[in-house]
Amino acid sequence: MAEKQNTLYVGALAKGLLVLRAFDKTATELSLTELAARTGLDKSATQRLANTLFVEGMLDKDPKTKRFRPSHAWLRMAYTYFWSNPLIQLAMPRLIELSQHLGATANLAEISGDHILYVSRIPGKTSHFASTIVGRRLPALTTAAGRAILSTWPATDRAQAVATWTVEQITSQTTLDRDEIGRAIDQVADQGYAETQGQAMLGHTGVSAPVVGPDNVAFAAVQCSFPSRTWPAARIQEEALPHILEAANAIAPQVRPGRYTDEVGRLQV
Amino acid sequence: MAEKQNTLYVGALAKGLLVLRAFDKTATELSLTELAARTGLDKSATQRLANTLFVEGMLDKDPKTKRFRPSHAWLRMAYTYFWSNPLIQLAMPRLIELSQHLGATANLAEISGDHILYVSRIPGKTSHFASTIVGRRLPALTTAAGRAILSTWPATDRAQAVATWTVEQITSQTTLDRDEIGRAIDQVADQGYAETQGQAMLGHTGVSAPVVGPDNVAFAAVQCSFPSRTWPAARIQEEALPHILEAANAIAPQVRPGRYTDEVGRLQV
DNA sequence: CGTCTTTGTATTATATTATGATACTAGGTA
DNA sequence: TACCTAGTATCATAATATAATACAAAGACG
Repeated sequence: MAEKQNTLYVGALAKGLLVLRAFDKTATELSLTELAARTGLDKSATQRLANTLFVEGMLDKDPKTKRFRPSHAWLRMAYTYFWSNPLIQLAMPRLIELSQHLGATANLAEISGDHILYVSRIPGKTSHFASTIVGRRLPALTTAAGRAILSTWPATDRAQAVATWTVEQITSQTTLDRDEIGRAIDQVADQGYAETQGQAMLGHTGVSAPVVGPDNVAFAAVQCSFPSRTWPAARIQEEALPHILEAANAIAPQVRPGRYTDEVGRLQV
Repeated sequence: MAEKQNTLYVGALAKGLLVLRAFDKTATELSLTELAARTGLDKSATQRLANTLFVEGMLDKDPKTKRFRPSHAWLRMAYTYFWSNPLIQLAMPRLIELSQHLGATANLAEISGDHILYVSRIPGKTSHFASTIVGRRLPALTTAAGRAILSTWPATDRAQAVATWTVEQITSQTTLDRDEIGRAIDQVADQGYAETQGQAMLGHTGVSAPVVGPDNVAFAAVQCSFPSRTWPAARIQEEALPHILEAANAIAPQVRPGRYTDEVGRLQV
């Protein structure tokens, strides 16, 4: 951030974003001093930036504790994002159908750097909070959706992803072995869908099919998550898989070329 | 914005936010010149700010058309917001239950200035895109949820809201008459729930119950929307209402005091 | 097919504006 | 009550945003 000495780069704005990004899942309410510590900015700068964000409605401030927290504006941005992404609109009815039919969470995931991002989630009967909220990011290599997407990429891109992209222990069963991941993706390419066991959530099977563009390359995937206890492999195979594949295939032909085929790789949030 | 000559106010940051806010539902992809026109900033400023937002990952830029659009970071902010709002976590299982049971969209709405904001939405069988996405804002006075919330407020606050808050023609059936709205809210206070016909969506009945805090004042409401054709008043009364009231009442006792009871009235997005 | 217009990109001297050290104030704790 | 911590306010200084302008590239048009 500080390195960008470009005159086309407004440092004050970047620092403001730094303050916004100081908040995360585990730090949802921050005092001025905490904010300063997390951003690395001094007290004065933090004070000025946080105050500006407060005045502009990007942060709420508890009148008693003086602590800051994300404001409704953060949700408002998601609203605009949803309208900006045509794929979500295309996918929504299919996801609702899927969720209703299977009783499981139906997700649309997009590739975002070397992670996947849930951009749309329809909860099923047993879903709980964490699996209903959009915006979650997971390393692509350790998720069914990520592997489904990667399986459609040219061999060289795929190889590079497998060799260099983030792997991270999410659960005790998360596979970190890149060779094994590579073989798994090869298999996905053959069979047309990805299936993972407890990679992102213990006791759950993830099933995902890529949503391919006109060039047969995917940047998104339909994904469902099933409790392994009530959904043994055979049942998934018979009852769920056809519908997931159908949903992904139903969306695919409507994907315009160009819009997703050139994602900008850049600093990740 | 420009008026704030305070030294605790960072103009460059505020202008950056102005650029972000230039995007909305109907303008999801903007060129540099459009951005300049919408923000009122000159070409140079817009260039610098947009470029900074791009470098920091807040905006994507189409390499061909050079047009900017919201990035995945916009969704990421929603993710953090969800974790920051304990009410959403409390409400989620109830909303899922409601939605599954009734087959209708189940929403949690919060008051946000003189609007309500959908902070959580679980789609039902027939839901379509627009009613599945969070972050939508509607004038509180013209929605069942807004009226349900207002009905719990002290008489003076209520009267002032009815007299001064925004009313806006959303559908052809939207009521703009403040006296009529006032009477409707009085009725809501008596019966404990709000019911509206086609106020926000033609052919749909909205039903909402307030989620009250320890002081019996509400800042949020559970709301469901029913197609009037298949859900005549009597059916809603018998089959839906009890569950909606139950859901709202189930959430209420868990609402901590203080957290919602002092919303900061400030510039709205 | 070449000209014209529009839109995006890059540069620079200038003065506006962010900076951060410091002093002040209030709330909580011992 | 005295002390400490954390938030708030002020101000001289220098850093940095500014906006005018020039350049480049891409479409539009005859």
